[in-house]
Amino acid sequence: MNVQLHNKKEAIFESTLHLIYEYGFRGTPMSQIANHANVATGTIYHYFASKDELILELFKYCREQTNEHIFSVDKNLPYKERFFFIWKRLVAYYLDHKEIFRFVEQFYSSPYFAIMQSSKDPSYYGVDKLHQFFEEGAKSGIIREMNFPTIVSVYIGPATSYIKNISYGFCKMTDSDRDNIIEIIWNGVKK
Amino acid sequence: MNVQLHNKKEAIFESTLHLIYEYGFRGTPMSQIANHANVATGTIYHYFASKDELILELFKYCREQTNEHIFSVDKNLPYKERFFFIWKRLVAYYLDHKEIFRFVEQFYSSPYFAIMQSSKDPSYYGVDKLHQFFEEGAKSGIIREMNFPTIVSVYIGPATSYIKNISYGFCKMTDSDRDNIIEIIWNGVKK
Amino acid sequence: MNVQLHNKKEAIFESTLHLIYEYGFRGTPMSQIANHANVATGTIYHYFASKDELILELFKYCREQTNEHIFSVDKNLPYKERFFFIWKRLVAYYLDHKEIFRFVEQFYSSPYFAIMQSSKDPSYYGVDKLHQFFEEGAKSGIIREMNFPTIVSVYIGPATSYIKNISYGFCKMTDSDRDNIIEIIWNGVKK
Amino acid sequence: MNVQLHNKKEAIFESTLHLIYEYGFRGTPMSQIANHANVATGTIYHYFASKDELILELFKYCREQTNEHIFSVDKNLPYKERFFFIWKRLVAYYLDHKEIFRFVEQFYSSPYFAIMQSSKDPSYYGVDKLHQFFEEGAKSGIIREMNFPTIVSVYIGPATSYIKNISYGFCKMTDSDRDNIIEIIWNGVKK
DNA sequence: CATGAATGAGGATTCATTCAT
DNA sequence: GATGAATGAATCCTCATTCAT
Repeated sequence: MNVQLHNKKEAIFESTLHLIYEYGFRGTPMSQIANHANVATGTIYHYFASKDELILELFKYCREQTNEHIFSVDKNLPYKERFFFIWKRLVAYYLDHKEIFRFVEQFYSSPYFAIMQSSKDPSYYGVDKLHQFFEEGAKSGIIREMNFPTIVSVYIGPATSYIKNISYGFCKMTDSDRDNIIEIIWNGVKK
Repeated sequence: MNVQLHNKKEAIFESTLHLIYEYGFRGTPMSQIANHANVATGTIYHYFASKDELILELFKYCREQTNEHIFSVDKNLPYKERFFFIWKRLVAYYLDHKEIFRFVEQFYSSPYFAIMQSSKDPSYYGVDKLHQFFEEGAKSGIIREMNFPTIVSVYIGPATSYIKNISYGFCKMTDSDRDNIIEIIWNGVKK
Repeated sequence: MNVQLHNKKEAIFESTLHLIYEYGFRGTPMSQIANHANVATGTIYHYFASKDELILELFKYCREQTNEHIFSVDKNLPYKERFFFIWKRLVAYYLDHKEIFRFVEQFYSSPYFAIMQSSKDPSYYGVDKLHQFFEEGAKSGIIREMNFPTIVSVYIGPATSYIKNISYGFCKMTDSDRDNIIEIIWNGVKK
Repeated sequence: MNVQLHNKKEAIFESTLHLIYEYGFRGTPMSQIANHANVATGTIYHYFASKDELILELFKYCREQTNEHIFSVDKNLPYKERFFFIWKRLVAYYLDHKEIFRFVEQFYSSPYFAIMQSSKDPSYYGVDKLHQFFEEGAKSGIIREMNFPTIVSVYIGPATSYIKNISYGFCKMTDSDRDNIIEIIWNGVKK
């Protein structure tokens, strides 16, 4: 019974993700979400108080899914290799899950993000993980000393930018481009 | 009278920008745009055929405004200095015009972007300029040889990422952080 | 088990009464009634075929409760005393059971009343009692000869009007006001 | 143009009145109100912010209409005649405007009344008029000294009760019944 | 050119009711 | 009997767009 429940919520999540990918926030009414998830409109409201809450919870769901995947890295590897590994993993994950990427991007640049911030739910698991990871590198003298927003901008910024370039059709993903970018980043931040 | 016209169009643009900054795409009806611009609803439809067209034209307007500002650089300066100058200019411009930055971000991650792409209007003035600029650097052997999406990701990605960090309140803008980031980028791409 | 049944039905009645008092007909969904009565939504439908039936039966329940209380009067008392006694009893009862008063008022001024009338359920115990009571007074020459609607309007009208004044917060109940009103009525109808 | 406006608002009022009379608060959706008033749904929202506001304004409208009619009495008539005249006028008005009567009754016994009270709009023109009228009678020694809620209950209570009896079909209106009631009231309160 | 009242299709949400467990 | 998840028709309300003035 619990499985059933879980399934329905997830069906709604996947449906929302799919439709927002295709039609954007504005273009995905609850009725369509319900249709595509094979549930009745009212059923959505059994699981989520409102469309806003659905979106907010979906965002958390996406972040969890993403983080779970990204940080599964062998901690015994040398720092540099992990630096490359995590980054490639992120790129690969978003390219494999374009719906999640697009949704998260839309979320960040929408007023929803402000709503979420004001609701003080500091489940920034991924952020903490990244924080530790960069501190480790700085302390061991492998990468420069930088504050968090700086290194995040340099590490994540090119990744999302690259993915957008691909998903907008400006270029195809190639291993050599991808490898180039992370190498450039590494060159920039290594000591 | 032409001035009048121009003024009204711009008033509508500014109003739209302001409201979208505050309430997002979903939260800014035409009626509000009209109110805030001190014109009647119907008036908007003299200047724009539809809301979509308004948004699309506003996007072009923003890009023009931005590009005009960014690329006003003395071509006699050494390449490295221009590399730094343009980037800082971009960051400064978006921080001074948060409404434009937010709008453009929202636009890119919305279905509007697809509409624009399909309308084959290759007024990529800014993109062309950037293209030339990077080619110049590569040909003179100052920076690595990279294809356009690669270098764009590395050059622009951290900038937008940094601005987002600031505009979301994760950090304050400081000259040293900003300078750090562009230096890291330079280290990464220089030969 | 019969007690159990009775209890559950009554819990639903009381819950309905309470919620309608607070939020009105429009504002009390079945789900809330169920919540507040500590039963499942479906359970209500074991006892009542529909919301309409619940309301209709609740009305009967209220009328029974009320009449039972009002007419418990010593028949050996002089007529005038009974005339005063019953009236005061009515006022006291409604002031002690504001939820019932409010519900009955809402019921009368809603289309439910028409439904009830068309369902030809002449369980007008209270009405019959009143009828007899007034006929007795008229036949013994103590009060004027009046047809039933007339005397009912004069006897009941001021009572409900007074209770409304109190329940709307226009005045506090005082013994002297109450006694005044029934005395005025008596002056009006006595021979 | 002002007339047009006024007409449309009034058309909505009349439509609402009619439908609520027939189907009650619960049974009259905005769409029906629009249909019956020959306007689009959206038009209603041009004049009223919400259904609640429509109901609230309609109540004021009804009260104004009613008061305007009731108190048009020759002030030179003897007090007793005015006492009878106003009361009969009230009864006649409500019998001629059953829709208003029913609506007002529903309004009073619904949560709307509480909303209105909390909005502190003391436009109790009618109440003031009544107040003065009763004070005049008491001061001239024609009727007993009673506080306002008392005399209101005795004067208005039987009227609404009688009208309800008629409108529920319990009796037909007859001049003799009507005259009887106001005479009984007069007997009760005269000195 | 400018206005803003009017439109009505479309979207979020509610809630009486059902039914499998 | 009792449960409460699921349903989907019905409702309130929004908003892009039109058009008479």
